[in-house]
Amino acid sequence: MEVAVVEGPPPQVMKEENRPDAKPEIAASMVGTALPIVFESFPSSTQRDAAGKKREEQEQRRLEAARAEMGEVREENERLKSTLSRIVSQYQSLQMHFLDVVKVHEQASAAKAEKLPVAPAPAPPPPATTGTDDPDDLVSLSLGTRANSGGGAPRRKGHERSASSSGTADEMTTAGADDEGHRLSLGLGFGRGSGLPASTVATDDDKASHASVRNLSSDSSGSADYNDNAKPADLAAAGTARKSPSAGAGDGSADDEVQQQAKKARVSVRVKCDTPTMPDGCQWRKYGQKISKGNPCPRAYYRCTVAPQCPVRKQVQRCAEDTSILITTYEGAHNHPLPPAATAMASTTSAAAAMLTSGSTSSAASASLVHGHHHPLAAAAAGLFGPTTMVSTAASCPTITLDLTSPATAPHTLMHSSPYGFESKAVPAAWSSGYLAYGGASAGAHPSSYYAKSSPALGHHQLFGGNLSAPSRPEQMYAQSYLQRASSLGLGGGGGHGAVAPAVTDTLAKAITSDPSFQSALAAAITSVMGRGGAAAAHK
DNA sequence: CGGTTTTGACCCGCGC
DNA sequence: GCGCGGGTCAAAACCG
Repeated sequence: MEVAVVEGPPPQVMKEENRPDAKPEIAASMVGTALPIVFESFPSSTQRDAAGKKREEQEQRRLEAARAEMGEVREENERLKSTLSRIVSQYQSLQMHFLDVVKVHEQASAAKAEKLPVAPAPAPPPPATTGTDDPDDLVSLSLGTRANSGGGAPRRKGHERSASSSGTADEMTTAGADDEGHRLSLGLGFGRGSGLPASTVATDDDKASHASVRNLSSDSSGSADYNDNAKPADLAAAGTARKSPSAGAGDGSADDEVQQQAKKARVSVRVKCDTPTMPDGCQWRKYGQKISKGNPCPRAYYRCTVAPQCPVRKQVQRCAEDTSILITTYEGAHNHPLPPAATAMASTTSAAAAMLTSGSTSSAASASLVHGHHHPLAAAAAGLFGPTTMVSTAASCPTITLDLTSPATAPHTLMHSSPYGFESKAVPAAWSSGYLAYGGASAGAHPSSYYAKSSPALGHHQLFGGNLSAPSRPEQMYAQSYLQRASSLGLGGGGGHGAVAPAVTDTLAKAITSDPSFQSALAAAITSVMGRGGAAAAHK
């Protein structure tokens, strides 16, 4: 359906716009051409009379034909209008549905948050803990930029967090030498803080999806526990089921199972990035590092420090096969408002989560999996990631893999398997470049360094800064980016926004034309994200 | 001095 | 039951 929705409007609009103009032109041309002939080609009056009658008859016939044609055009216009209105209404209903779901979910989360804060650590996940029934969900998103370096160096010392003091600055954004490198501004928009729970996307579809989404968005058992307890020890005990099997065992194995499942929901982002970590607009504190098997590159563990008790954690590791690819895996849900830059990624993760949840565990999920899905974002996710993702049940975790690291010219190339053991395909680079803008989380510290770089292949990148000092800007840019793209797609009257490099437009066009679902999904995602952005802005 | 990073140790789940 | 590997802790070091 989405395909029809998105693909339909532009041509329909064109027709509607063109037809009215065409009609008068046709009629005028007929009349205009007919009259001269009448006077120029009839030498005698008698002949002229006879011929005149014929001409009149012919003219009458032509007029009738023209009228008939006009009638047909009108009918077609009406038909197109009705189609368009139907599409619009359908889309609006979907949007409303989505908003309702979001609202309900947020309310539930808020209510839960109010109850939980006081809960003691030892207590197993609260009865209402929604995240406990999450399956092992792993959504992987890959965002490509150009690979500047093959350096696998896990981190730089000290310098990289020089700008972290500037509020939302991410410690990973400011490596001195890396300032020259591209930066992706990604924000995990889970939870009420972001205004857009990834979970909400799919929560209404089915229980399975509900469960998986919940964990991603607002509360997993781990999240709840983390929220409840400020103490690290408690966090450790409550945050992960593994630590205190006995704690949850009181009520039975079911809870344990749920708990274990809950803690595994993740969103993984793969991106070509030469910085130690990917700037996503949040503040992170590193709390551990490990050399994982099968990958010489160490895996770093970060904890969100935007809020003292934020349960969100992320793992950062470079791909063993291509050290320029950074794999960032997010886990948990933010329990605080996110900076604008951090919300940027919300749509991506939401869509991915939606896709994951809607697609359950099918490995072929991709586009077909989500097509026809009820939820707009789910559909969006399907469309967006469909061609570029793989969902598999491998390792007991349904996984969605999206790879945006490939060049724009190769929209659908196969990807190697990731450290997580799931395969992925390449997504049109245009998407990565457009959906996720370049930007530095610590723009305040290094303003210039975050705005300059553009991919050779694409020529232009939108970016949204990550600093709190200019909250509105990233949002605006983000929205702008969408509008621009939308306009380039004929999806909206996006004129007047900054220039989008032709290369981007071309790439987008190619990507879209090559994959209709992509187009439809983009439209859905744009709308959802835009709405969300507004909501986020409202929060400010 | 406060916050962050580093890094070895510890805990736990899982497979054999 | 044991070993392996992943994830986390926490003290020390580091940095602005």
